[in-house]
Amino acid sequence: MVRTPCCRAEGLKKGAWTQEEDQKLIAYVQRHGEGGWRTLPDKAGLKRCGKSCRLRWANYLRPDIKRGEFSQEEEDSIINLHAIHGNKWSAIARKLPGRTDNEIKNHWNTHIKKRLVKKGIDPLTHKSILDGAGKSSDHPETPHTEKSSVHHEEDDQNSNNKNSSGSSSARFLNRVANRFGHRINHNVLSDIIGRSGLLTSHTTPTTSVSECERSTSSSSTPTSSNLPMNQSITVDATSLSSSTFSDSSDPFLYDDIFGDIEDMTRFSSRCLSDVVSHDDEEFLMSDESFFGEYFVHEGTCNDLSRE
DNA sequence: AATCCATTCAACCGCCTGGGT
DNA sequence: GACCCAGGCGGTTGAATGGAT
Repeated sequence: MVRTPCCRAEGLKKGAWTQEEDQKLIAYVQRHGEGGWRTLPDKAGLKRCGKSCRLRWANYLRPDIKRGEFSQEEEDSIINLHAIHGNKWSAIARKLPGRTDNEIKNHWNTHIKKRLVKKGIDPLTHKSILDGAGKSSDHPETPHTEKSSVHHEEDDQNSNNKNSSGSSSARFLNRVANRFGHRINHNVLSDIIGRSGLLTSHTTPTTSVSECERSTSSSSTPTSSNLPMNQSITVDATSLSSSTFSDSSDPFLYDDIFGDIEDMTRFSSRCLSDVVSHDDEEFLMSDESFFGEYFVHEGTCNDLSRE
């Protein structure tokens, strides 16, 4: 297929936007709303590519954009979210109101990444660089492992980001449990979390899969018989202070998480890569239903574990 | 003051995806 | 299913800026 150019190349201005151009764009969008970017430049009297207009609006002119320094909380969130999403800047941006994907991406590349490296954490894997060489072979092509950096950082005087990636990973896995717990073969989930380094010895409050089921599921009403308390998965819950399972105010809660099949795919390939065959992964990627089915069948765990 | 170098970030580019036909 | 289009996305670029020499 021949790709049509996004805009006519001739006569279009490039480079920095002038105030006048900004005014025109703002005025137009305020009057007509967002959208129709391809025709917008002509209508708004701008000699710019529609794409350029959209970007200018989305990254700079939108009224809800928060400018200025990133707060510590925002940085922590970015690190956490990066551990989950990887370089999916738009996904990360959706969780940070007022921040654009471009801004977050730039901030990551110019600040956070360097800071992590300084701390001895691989910004790609969120693992300690020191022992990363040996362990990274576990998942060579899965950069965003669930392995927490927490444990490697504990002696770090700069432990501001303690729990960051690990906690988000825990949160993420807890969400899995939350959503699928009643269908999940518990042993498999325990195994995954264990492998991911998320089983912790923290004495901080912990939350179990069965707990989460009790607290969040209303319609499916799984019972503790599905996941006996004595088998409950202990997940680092220090990160869950603001978002326990029952906390429906958690902006990260599963409404969006598992609306995003991509996350599931990433999750499956990352966490299950060592217990799931390639075919299984393909299977996992096709849709949500299989995901449950994959776990549900009792005894599946033994079949899948190839160790 | 002049030059060099590193850093930052707005903007661009090319590709991908989803929806409509 | 094939095609087309609009919008979205992530990676990259390059101008602007600031610090070091």
